[in-house]
Amino acid sequence: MTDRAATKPKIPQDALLPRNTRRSLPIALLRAREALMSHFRPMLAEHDITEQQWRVIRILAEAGTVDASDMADRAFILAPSLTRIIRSLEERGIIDKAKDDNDGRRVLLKITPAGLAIIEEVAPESRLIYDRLEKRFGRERIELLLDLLDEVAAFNGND
Amino acid sequence: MTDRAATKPKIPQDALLPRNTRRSLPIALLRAREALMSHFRPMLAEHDITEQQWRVIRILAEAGTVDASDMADRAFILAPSLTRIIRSLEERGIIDKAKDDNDGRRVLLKITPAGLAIIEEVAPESRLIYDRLEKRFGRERIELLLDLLDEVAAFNGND
DNA sequence: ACCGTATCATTAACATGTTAAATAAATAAA
DNA sequence: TTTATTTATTTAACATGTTAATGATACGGT
Repeated sequence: MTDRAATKPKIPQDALLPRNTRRSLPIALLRAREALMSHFRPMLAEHDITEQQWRVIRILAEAGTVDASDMADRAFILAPSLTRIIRSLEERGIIDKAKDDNDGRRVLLKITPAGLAIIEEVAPESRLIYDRLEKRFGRERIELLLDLLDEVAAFNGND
Repeated sequence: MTDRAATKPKIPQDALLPRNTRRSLPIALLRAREALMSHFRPMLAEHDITEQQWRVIRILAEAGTVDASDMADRAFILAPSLTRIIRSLEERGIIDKAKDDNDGRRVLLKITPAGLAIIEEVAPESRLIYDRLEKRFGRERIELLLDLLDEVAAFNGND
């Protein structure tokens, strides 16, 4: 791009190096994700909600009462992060937290009316962005991408 | 999966909600990425290298001297994160840092022999994992996936 | 009932993500 | 040349990612 391009590769472009960064799957996944989230984040920021917090309250709106482990699975958030997110959302009155009577270890989560209000404000705009994406790529290509991603997600390395 | 499934959805499954979490593109991208990185992280951890640090030294091995802005673009790391990573890698003698004589604002990065040593130890194992992935999915499907991801990365939401 | 073990949630410690603001150097404009 | 504006990097502040350790509860076998 610019004339300050890199100089003097330290290693010949041979088999020793990992594949070129430009076609690196992990980085490509990052870039694609960021391209999407850059559209959603500003909209969530207006409600002082992070992307992860949005995932949590959205799942609660979808599913009703969910315990923390279940939430961690669905929202793909690690337990320590979820602990902090739950604390923050509860302090702000966006979700309710209660101990499971049948299993004292579990924490049950539920969205509050205030949380629902956020959902109702954000969801239409969110849907608009997805619709634009779908119109641009076509439903089938998105489904194809989702299928490929699911396959990669199932990759466990044991040939 | 379990019998502690969620109960009492708070919102009817209608048009108000965003699309179901199970087919959410951002989360699918996260899951796929994590499935890959879970194989690489332990291997990097043995050298006390994070995934992002690996990206930095790998790019330096590929390209020689690179300035910080260029690195941020290539490794897809935000400037503030890169500042911390550079500091850490330099303190550990894995990279060298120097001011650009032609532009006092720029920071030039270069890998050290110690850094190259890490590359040489990690690269073969890294390549092995990629080869397994390629054997599992086939080169064409991976290329297809990369192409789709590039397209999503180019999505700007306008029109 | 007791013990050992497994599971769930939290805490701790450190690295990175994210946005905004500050600093410093280069560049354009007056 | 002096000023104003851009550009590159850093700092700050807070949220999350990541791994390991801890505390608490549940559960199995004895």
